[in-house]
Amino acid sequence: MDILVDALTTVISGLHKTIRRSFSDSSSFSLTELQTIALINRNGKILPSELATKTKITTPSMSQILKKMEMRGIINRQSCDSDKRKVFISLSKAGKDIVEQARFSRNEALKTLIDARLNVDEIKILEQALPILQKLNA
Amino acid sequence: MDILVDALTTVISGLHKTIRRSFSDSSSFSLTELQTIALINRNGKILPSELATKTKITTPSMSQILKKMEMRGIINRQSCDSDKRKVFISLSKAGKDIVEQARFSRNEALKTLIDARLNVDEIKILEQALPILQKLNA
DNA sequence: CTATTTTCGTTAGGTAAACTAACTAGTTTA
DNA sequence: TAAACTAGTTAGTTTACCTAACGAAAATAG
Repeated sequence: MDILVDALTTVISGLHKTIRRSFSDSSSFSLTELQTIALINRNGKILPSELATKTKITTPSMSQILKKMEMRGIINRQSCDSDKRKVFISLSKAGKDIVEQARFSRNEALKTLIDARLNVDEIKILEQALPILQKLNA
Repeated sequence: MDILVDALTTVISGLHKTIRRSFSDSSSFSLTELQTIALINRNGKILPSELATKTKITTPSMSQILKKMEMRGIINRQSCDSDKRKVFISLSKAGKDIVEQARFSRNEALKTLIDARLNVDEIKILEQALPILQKLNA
């Protein structure tokens, strides 16, 4: 069990470095930023605090990300009528374009690694393990 | 396949944040630093360049980490006789103490998560997936 | 054998992605 | 209706890396 935890930690740390590097090389968005865009897209509209929780960063950090995205014209803000403190975030046209484009360009690094190093059976095991990892990450 | 890659990316990113946070709260060493200590411990003596490769950072970054560790009295340097450019890194007494102590304190966060959220079967699947993830991370 | 290139490690300086502390404004509770 | 809480933001800081440039040692080429 300790061995599992240690090895999992190493693997997560290493893969994270690989993925982060390939993102900053190719995409002008960080991993968290692309996840934010994906979450907004999936939800239609969503609050900054929810985005922060789901991406596991603080609200001030999310605030910065949204500020940058607003300046780039990727998102729209719409303040809530029933509670004026709340701000609904949604994607602009430009933001939706990024989602479409990201569908192809996103995460080539990991995809290439999987293609190059894993066989069909191994990918199957990975698919089985995925919901378990998601449970840990929830 | 794209879904697998995307979901895996999200999971790795999220778990990485969780793990990193719990490390910086409890340990005064970063994840990479603790991995470095573990690698030195496992190898007895090892070169900075090897440590950089295995932790997936650049040699200058590793140089900084080793400098900090030397100042803290955690490692010893011993220059190689047959090749004077090389420097063997090994753990001092204080470094070995950290390894012992880390064996218990290390990564409580992930261990707790696994205990709380996964059953025996799920842990088994995770154990099967581990060598595959290691293959990706190699 | 000398001159060039390569390798190992380091230093200096810079940057991205996060953080904390402190604030404003709106909402709920006592 | 005053106090406490919540949502979001701003300002400033920290962390964990990076690149560029370098010195010293070793390997290779002419």
